[in-house]
Amino acid sequence: MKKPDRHLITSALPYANGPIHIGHLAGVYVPSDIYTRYLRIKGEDVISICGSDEHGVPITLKARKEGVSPQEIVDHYHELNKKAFEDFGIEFDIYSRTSKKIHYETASEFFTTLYKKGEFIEKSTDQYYDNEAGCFLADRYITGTCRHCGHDGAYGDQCENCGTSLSPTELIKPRSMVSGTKPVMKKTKHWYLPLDKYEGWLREWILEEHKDWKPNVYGQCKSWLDQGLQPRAVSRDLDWGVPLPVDGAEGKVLYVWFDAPIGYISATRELTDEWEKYWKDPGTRMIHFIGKDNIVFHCIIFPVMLKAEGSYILPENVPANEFLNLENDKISTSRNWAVWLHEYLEEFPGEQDVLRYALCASAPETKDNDFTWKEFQARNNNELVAILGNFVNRTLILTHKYFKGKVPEISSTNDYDRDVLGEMAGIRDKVAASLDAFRFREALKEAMNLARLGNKYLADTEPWIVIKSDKEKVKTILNISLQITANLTILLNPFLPFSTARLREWLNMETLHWDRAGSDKLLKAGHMINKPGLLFRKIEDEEIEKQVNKLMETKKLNDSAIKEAEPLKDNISFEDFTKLDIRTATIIEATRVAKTKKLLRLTLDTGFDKRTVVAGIAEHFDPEAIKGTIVSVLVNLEPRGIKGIESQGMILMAEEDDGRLVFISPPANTKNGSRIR
RNA sequence: GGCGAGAUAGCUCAGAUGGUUAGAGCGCAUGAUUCAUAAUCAUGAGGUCCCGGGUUCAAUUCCCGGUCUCGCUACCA
Repeated sequence: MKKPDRHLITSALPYANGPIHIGHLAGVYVPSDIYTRYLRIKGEDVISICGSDEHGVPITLKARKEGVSPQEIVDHYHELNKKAFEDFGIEFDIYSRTSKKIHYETASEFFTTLYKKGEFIEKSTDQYYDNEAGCFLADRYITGTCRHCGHDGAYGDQCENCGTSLSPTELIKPRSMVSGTKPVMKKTKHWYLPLDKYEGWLREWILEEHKDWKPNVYGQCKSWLDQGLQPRAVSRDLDWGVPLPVDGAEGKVLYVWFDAPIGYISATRELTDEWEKYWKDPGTRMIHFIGKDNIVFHCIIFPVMLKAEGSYILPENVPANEFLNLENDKISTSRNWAVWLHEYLEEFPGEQDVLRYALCASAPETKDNDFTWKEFQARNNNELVAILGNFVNRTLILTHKYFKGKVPEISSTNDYDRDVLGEMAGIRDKVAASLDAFRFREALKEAMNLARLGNKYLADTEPWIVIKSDKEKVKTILNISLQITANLTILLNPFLPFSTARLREWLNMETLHWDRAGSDKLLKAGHMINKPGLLFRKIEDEEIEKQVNKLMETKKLNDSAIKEAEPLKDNISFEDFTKLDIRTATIIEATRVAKTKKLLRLTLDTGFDKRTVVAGIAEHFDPEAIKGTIVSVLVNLEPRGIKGIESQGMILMAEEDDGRLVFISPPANTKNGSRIR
C-alpha cells in the first residue's frame, strides 16, 4: 500500500453528561493515544481530534432534572473531561466541543450542501407533543398503560412488563415523562437521509474493499447491509442542538448523530486553516477509534454522509473495541459503577502510566474484558515493577557503582552479546507490526519483552561477579544494558509517556525518533547519566482493598439512593383496596411462550380452580425450577389476551434494586386459595 | 424473536487452509542467584481447545443444532 502523506486520527466524542471512566479509556482513548504517539515518534504528519458531544435529548433531560440549563451541564463535563484527558497524557491536538460556533457553522453548511444536492427525503408524520414543556416527545419519553397486560408504566416503544413492542399511540392514558401531562398529537416534518440509496456502494466499499477490518466491525456492517438499510431521520424536534438551516424548520435541530461526527470536522477546522488538507486530500489516512456501540454510525451513516457530500475522504479503518467490565459487573454511569479518571488520580497521583499499562495490557480488543483491582495490582507489581522497573534500576545502579555514572565503552563483543543486540532490533519490528495492525495488547507485550531480554542478559553475564576479574568485559555488558534501556525509552514511549520521560531524564537523553530503535549506539561512551529514582513503586494489598471497598460502598450508597428516588403512588381508599382479590396458589405447570424472551405460561392451582396466567418473568426463572412454588395471585384482574393466550390474573412479585424479581410466597404449608388481605 | 461478535491452561489472551507432544505472559511448584523495589534467571506441573451431533483415515480447527456472555435491532431478514 502507498504510504499516506498524513494521518487523521479521531477518537469518539465523549457525551458531555458524565465524567470519563476506565472503560472509555481502555476502549477508545488509550489505543488512539498510543497510536497517535507512535505515528508522531515516527515523524509522521498526524493530528488527533476529539471533543465533547454536547447535544441530544439525554442532556436536556438531565438539565431539567437538575434544574439547570443544558449549557451548564455540558460546560461542567466538558471542563472535567478535558482536564482528565490532559492529566492522563491523552494528547489530542484539539479537544473541542459541539456547542461551539464553528461547529454550528460547519454542521449547517454540511447539511445545506446535502440539502441543495437534493440528498434528503422530506416526510411528515404525527407525533406526540408535550404542550407544557413545548416539545415533541421521543417514543421512550412517553409512558402509559400497556394495552396488552395493563401494566402502568409501559414506554412508548415497549412494555417492560410483558415485553410487547408498542408504538406510542397504542398506550392507554399516555403521559409525557418530561412534564407528566397528557401529550397531544401534532404533525411534524422531518428530513431523512436515504441510506438505502447507498447500499450498493457500501457493500462494495466495506464488504469488498475492507475485509481487513476487525471481525466485530466487519460482521456488524455486513449484518446491517444484509438486513437492508432504511432512510434515517436526521432532524429532531428539540430546542437543544444545531438549528436546521432550512426555511420552515423552526424548532428543529440536527439529530445528534448527524451533528456529532461532523464535530470531528469542525474541531479540525478550529485547529488549523489547512483542515481541508486533512479531510479532502486522498493522501490522508483517516482512522476512527470508537467503542463497539458506535460501529454503525462510523461505518455506515457517517461514510454515507461524507460520500453524499462528495468532497470528503472516507475512513481507512475503524478499530472498534469491545467493552470493559469492572469487578465482574457492567460499567454504568447511572449506577455509579465505574472508576472515574479524576478519582483515580486522587488515589494514585502521578501514576497515570500504571493505569494506562493495565488497561492496554488487558484491553477489550476481541471481546469484553473485566478490570479488577487485583489484576491492576498484579500488572503493576509483577510486570512494571519487577520486570521493567527492576531492569532499569539494576542497569543504572550498576553503572553508577562501577563507572560513576559514565557510559563505558565497548571493548569487544562475543557471540552472545551480538545475539542479544540482534534480538533487540527484531523486537522493534514486532512492536511496529503489531501497532500497525492495531493490536495494542500484543505490541505492549513485545515491547516489554525487551526489558525481559535485558534481565536475562544481566542474569546470564553476571557483571557483579565478572567485575572482580575482568573490568573490560563489564564495560561491554553495561554498555549493552544501557543501550537496551535507551531503546526502551523509544519502544515504550507510546504506551508509557510519563515513565519514559522520566527514564530519559535519568539517562540524560533526548526523545529519539522511532527509527533509531534497534540501534546499539543510542548512548555514546563517556556520556554521563543522572542519578535514578524508582520508575514504579509496589502497590500494597491495603491500597487495593481500599479501592475494592470503595466500590462496594458506592454500590450500596447508590442502591439506597434508588430506593429513595422511587416516588410513592397516590393514596387509595380502603374501598379501592377491598376490590383486590388476592389469593394463594401453587404453580403446577410452567412453559415458555414461544417466540418471546420474557413470557412464561403458568398454570396455577388456586384451590377453587386451575387457571392460566402469563407472566413476564422468563428472564428470571427457569420454568422447571418454579413448579410447585406457592405464590400470591391477583385473581380478579380482567382477563387479557397476551400472545394469543388468555391470562387470568397476575402474580405478585417484588422487584429488587438490581431488577431481580422474587415471588411473594406464603409459607410452604399455606392452603391454596387462602385470601390475602 | 432476528442478526453480529466471543467462548482455548487458575487469570488475561495467541493459534491452526483439519494431521505426530495446542502456545505466550502472569500466577503456582522446585532449583539457582544476590547488582536490583524479597526484584531476577532456569526448570516443571496445569487444558474433555463451551456442549451434542455430522463430514473425514483424522476435528479443538469445517458443517448443523444447542447453551452462556456482550452488542445491534425489532414482529422485518
